[in-house]
Amino acid sequence: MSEGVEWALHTCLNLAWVEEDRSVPTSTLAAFYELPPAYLNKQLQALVRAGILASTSGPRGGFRLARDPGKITVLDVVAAIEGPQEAFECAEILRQGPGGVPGVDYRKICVISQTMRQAELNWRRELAGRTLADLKSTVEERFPAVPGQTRHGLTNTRT
Amino acid sequence: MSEGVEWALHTCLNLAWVEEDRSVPTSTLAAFYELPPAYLNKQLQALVRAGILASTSGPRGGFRLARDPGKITVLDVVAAIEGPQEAFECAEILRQGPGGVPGVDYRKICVISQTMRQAELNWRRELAGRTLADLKSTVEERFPAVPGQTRHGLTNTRT
DNA sequence: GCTCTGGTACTCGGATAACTCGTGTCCGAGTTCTATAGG
DNA sequence: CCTATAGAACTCGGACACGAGTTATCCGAGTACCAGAGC
Repeated sequence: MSEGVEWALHTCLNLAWVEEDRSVPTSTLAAFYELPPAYLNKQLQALVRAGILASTSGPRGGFRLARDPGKITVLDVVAAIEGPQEAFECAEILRQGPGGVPGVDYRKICVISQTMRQAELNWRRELAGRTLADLKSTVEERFPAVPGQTRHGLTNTRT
Repeated sequence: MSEGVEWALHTCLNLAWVEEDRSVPTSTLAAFYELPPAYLNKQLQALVRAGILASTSGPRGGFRLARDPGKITVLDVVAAIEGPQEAFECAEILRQGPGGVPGVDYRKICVISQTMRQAELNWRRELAGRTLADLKSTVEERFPAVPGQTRHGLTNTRT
């Protein structure tokens, strides 16, 4: 899995702590974790295309969450970076086998495909059940200092 | 995820239907699904290194299951091909952040890492709960003709 | 007829290329702010 | 003093290189079988 997923998740969570109308530029977001700014920008573009973030050009521009943190799931962010296709892509090799029939959808018949699909479905279901708001409240409970530090680090117009 | 996983799973399941002492060469296994023989051989080597398959050189040689199908889980096969590392590899970018402390293991502290790890753990747990014997019996129940076809296709010394 | 031996054919195993995709970077399009000149 | 305007600075967005991992292939090492010669 791409490491951009980790960057995207942390960045979205950080954005959940700044004022809703305020945008944060890529340079600031990247400096927060010492990430390569241009590449992080590329990842954030994908989040914009997925409708998770909204972007603004020009001075005072940057990125902000496109909707309420409670309406953004972890799966949304992962799918935006990794793409919609599932990890185990069944190539239906059974079709080439002895009992292969052209008209059959082996993704639904094949027991192996079913097993892998079911496991991945549960994985997605778990990630779809966790929203940014959940992560936010959990962190605030365990590390009360983090929200203030984050907001300060992202809104301070820096050197 | 590598498509070699699909090949390995189908091949292992097929090997579960041939007599236990009989070995099947790569050429026969590859011809069964019209796969590239040399590349399939490479994947099977990984299964041998993982202790899932056993190999024999020379005439009448080939591959066979190294242990009982009930003792081989789907996760074993997946891990043998994909490697032991997990999909979401936490790079601990929090360490580079404002509140970063060198001695802390952020893989255990970070809420995002915990979430991703938990989801993936469930995924592994599900795959670890399915053995080749389970798949075998399910297929035999739904498609009674498959075992005979498979055994015949793999044990027939052909052109 | 039995046994030993050399050869042959067959199979795995690792070393070797081609290619796709993830990683990283750069410059242009668009927007806002500001300073200045004019009324 | 107020306003319009031209310039400049800042930011996103997509286009352009680089490298690692996957995909694919080939040839050598090792082994079992077989044929033939000797006893």
